[in-house]
Amino acid sequence: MKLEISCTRKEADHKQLSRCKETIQSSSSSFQEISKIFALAGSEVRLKILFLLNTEEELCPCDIADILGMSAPAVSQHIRKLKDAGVIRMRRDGQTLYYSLVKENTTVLNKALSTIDSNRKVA
Amino acid sequence: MKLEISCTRKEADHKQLSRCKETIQSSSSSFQEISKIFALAGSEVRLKILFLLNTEEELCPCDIADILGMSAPAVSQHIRKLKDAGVIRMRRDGQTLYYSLVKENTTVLNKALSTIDSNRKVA
DNA sequence: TACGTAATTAAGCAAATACTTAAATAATTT
DNA sequence: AAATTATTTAAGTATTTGCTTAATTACGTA
Repeated sequence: MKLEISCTRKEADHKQLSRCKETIQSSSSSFQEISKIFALAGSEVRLKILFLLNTEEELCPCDIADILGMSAPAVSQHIRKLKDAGVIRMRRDGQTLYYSLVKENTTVLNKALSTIDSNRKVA
Repeated sequence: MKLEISCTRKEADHKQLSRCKETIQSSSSSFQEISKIFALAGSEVRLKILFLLNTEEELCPCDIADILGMSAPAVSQHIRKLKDAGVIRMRRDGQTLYYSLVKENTTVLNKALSTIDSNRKVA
């Protein structure tokens, strides 16, 4: 990819373009982090898991697999992604692992989760 | 996939599980819609495009390609996804197409976009 | 009408995703 | 210690994604 200006139309506002470039570059890590969170919630299965953990406080993989009608390994692999991203945490009780939301890291998602909640009440 | 109960541990709260199943099923279309929006914003490139349209009101693909240092077709394909989802709209002025956010359909994303904004001010 | 620019669409391909089944870990029960 | 349960990890695979280059469409201008 060339880094030259591709847009050569007369009306192009070069001040605007350089301002935008700077902003994008200076917030580069924000975009990375936030898009990562969104990508996690961008899976229907993972969004459901997040929603469930939000309403039920904690659940084990077994419960989640049961609720979603999925295999244990499939659920486990989604859980792993959420855990690796620091979005959920784990506690062990005997053989059973309980997962819960790390609320500090999910503020961005709260609004969406509450949207689902209110939809449910309406529907 | 079998639909049987896979979780056979004694402690399992069957009332909780059926309540969860019902909720998940009754909000099924919400999960689909919202995860679709998140998946769109879950791409770093598309999140940047959304952010740019949020702050600049409208931009042409050419500008966006320039700002992000990407090829026109690459940008165009991201734009298509956003447009297909009804997240952005288009107006034509001669040869140039201007895209802008459909704010009504991006309320879920506003918080995230503003988060980036405030990060920028701090950094 | 022919040419150039803005943008999209199409085709091709490498990488990422999300399952599957099978094997491995870890704790509990017998 | 052996068997069972909860869970994860590994390996394999089909699908999706996101770019690339080439071709096409739409508009404006010489």
